[in-house]
Amino acid sequence: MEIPSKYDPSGIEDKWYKYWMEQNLFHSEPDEREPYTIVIPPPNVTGVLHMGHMLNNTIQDILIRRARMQGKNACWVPGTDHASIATEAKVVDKLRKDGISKKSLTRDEFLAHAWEWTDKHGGIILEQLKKLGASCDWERTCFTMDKIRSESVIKVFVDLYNKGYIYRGVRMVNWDPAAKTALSDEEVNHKEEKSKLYYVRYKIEGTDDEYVTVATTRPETILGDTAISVNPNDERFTHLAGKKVFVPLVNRLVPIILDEYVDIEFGTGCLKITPAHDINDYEIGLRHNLEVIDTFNDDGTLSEKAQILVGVDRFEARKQIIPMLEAAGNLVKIEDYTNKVGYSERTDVPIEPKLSAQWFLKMGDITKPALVAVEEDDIRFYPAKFKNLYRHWMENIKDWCISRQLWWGHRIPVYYLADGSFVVADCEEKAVELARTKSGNTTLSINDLRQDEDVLDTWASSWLWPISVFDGINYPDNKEINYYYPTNDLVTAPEIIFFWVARMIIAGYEYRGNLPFKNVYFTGIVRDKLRRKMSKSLGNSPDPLDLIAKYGADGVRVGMLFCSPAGNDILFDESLTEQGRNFSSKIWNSFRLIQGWEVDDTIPQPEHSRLGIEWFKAKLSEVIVTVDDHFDKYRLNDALMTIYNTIRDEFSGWLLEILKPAYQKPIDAITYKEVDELFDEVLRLLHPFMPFISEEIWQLLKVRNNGDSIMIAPWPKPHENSSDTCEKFELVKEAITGLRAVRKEKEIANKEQLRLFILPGEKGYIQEYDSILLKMGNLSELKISSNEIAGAVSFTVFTSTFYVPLEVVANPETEIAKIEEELKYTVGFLESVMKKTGNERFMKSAPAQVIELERKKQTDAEEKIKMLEERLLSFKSSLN
RNA sequence: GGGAGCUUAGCUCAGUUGGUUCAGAGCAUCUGCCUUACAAGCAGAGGGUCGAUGGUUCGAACCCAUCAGUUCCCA
Repeated sequence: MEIPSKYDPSGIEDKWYKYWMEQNLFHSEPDEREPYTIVIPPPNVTGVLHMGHMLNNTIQDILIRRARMQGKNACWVPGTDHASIATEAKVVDKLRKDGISKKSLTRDEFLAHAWEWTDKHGGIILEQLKKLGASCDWERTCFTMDKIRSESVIKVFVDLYNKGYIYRGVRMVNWDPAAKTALSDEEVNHKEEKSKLYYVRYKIEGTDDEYVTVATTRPETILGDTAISVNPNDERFTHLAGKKVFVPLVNRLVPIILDEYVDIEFGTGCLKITPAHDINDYEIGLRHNLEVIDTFNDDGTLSEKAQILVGVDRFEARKQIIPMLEAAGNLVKIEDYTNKVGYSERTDVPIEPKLSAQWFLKMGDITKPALVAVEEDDIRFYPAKFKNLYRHWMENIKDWCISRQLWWGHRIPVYYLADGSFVVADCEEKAVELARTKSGNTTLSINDLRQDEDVLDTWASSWLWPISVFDGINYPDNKEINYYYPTNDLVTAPEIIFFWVARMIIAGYEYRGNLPFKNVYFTGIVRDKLRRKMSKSLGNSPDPLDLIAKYGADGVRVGMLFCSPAGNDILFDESLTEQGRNFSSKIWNSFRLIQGWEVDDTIPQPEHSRLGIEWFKAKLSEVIVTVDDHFDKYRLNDALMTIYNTIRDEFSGWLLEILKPAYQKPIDAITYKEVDELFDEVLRLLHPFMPFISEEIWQLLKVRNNGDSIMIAPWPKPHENSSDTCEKFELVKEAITGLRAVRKEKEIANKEQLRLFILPGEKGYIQEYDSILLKMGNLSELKISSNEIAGAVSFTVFTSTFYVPLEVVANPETEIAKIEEELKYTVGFLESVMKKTGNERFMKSAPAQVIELERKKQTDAEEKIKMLEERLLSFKSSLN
């Protein structure tokens, strides 16, 4: 049959994915085998696949496919995350475009829209993962807001509350005025920006013309000032302590206080204190019992408390207040200034520090096992450098603000009574019951209770993910959780080491008394080749599906992995996927070659084929050991590179060339069978990386039964190995390379046969490989010689000399120059070795092994020098 | 300001407890080949005083110190 010379993945990839699904090969059920579990880091349900997902899921697929081939019961659980803030923002945005404002909707109406959106977009990303070849157990697909997961989250909230870990507190939070919700510190990005430093003077009470001047970047917050502070060590101002000043424009009288926090060097040395709108000011306020005046509304406009500019947005207020201050005679000067401003990761508006009532989870005792687990390598991080980061965070951990002022998410199960007290329960019935007990009023109904309006932080559901996907919160002793938990590997980005990884570990110990996963593989960030993060706004991110269409999923997978050592950012470039596609073609052509051979079972196996196969088996054993080692260390790119070189160079470049029968000649049956099996084995090694092409060729190699798949074929194990074979063969390769160099130098076509004479060195020449030399060198004659061959071109391998007599006599002078150069190098080398062996202190302190090695180097070099000198002599004598 | 990391070929990176033939790979570059599987290929080649300086050691890319550049985290 005619097989095209270029491999075309389209069609083939869909065909095999469909086949795997039909054969139910991705599905896992608990059984007696060892489990191997990965839970997917759930992508945003309304998101679309980007390059980061591609990398992350390719890695998970590689790990899970190898485990499956190793005979483990591999289970990769897919799912999505509801992503409160991001999704709600999208829904609000969409509604706005439809002319509907969120304010005009009830909670239930809004949620109906949100679910509609989710149903429409949810799952798109999972469908895209199928294109990549992801071997997820789709029957297990979970969503953080489905019934089981929601119940788990609520149950955990109630449990933690009852354990005393959850409390309600007023805290300075990072307020996002656009999303109107609190954000965690981790959701705030600090950006440096050019701004102004405004110098504003406050008149001192009881004086006519005495002022203190402060420097501020936020003059609009003056309206909330409740003190001026100076450093107690600042002699310029200490005399002012206890006096009072008038806050400009609103003329509120506030005290001058002394506090060490004030930086004497910065600005004027006087600091205005606005406890409601700055975290440091808030703490100073606590120390000095200052009044707190919140001058902002939730949407970032000025509130009634500000007295002036009420209803004006904070940035507009800043503009407007300057001329007012100037008119009032309070503005001293304005300077340019660069400072860092926090922005919301989700809505990209500047964060407003704001006092607000929130729910918190105490991060004290509950975190302790999680710190120990990583410290003592019960959970291993790859790369290990992230342990430092983790430790630092865990040791300085702050209470977790788990409430969000949103509707899309898990509503906090707190029910308030009319008197403001509350009960916590996982359902309304229980809430009523508790409320009746609490109030002593047995007639209370759900209508007398008001549920908290807020929802929980999304991470408060995803931290349970490795447990909740197996329903291990609701049913802690069920068969699935007992079998699949702890999971094996987590593959994620270092950016969410605190958001997610640390919290999953905490939850794992709290709810299972055990770690959630054994290994965490941190991927890098996918950047473009200029090191810029891939983003929509830059437009530098290719569409993964376009890439797959162009290069095949296999090509994209290896392309991404070629350049992604664990934890390092990957600098993506299409040339990488091109390399991946080219590799597909290479493999395909190896298949074409073998497939094209006609088998004749009457001919015996040639010696060179026997030797070639013997060598490749030994080589493959080494490769398998190396690849397994790379996998054990999570060095997937090294594993891939090893396989890539093995297929391209050793298998296609050497083995197939050795076995290849002469043009239009048949191949013997033994060799054919052996190479088929070796190809099969190589494909199995490749399968986790390139699932589609490996399956396609594997299925074509021989007749398979329905239901067979390389997916479930055994992962290769090393053969009986002789490293000696590999070493010897490297010398054969060197000899062949030497012959090629002679051909090139003398411009002799490959077709033209050469004669070869070999003068074995003292270590001897390995004659058993002559047949390979004959074939690969295209030799007409190969003879062992006991003396120099005058006038022949020569080269050296190890200590043997190879002579190629040519019709045109070699130029003795060039030959002499070549030998002299080699001699010079070897003599120099010997000298460096002698320097070591001649050094008494070296001989005394170096380990015996090293000394022995040096001795061996010395004798080898001496032998080589002797041989080169003899050759030189014979050439020189031929000149005369 | 505090902390952590990084600096090895043009690019991206390996380099295991210091010790094999003057440091390796992939890509890129250059040279030669349309050789009957593959030009999306094959055969070769060039390219690095391992950021700088000093120290420890018989021996340093690797250990120590200082400095420079750079990235990230925290404030």
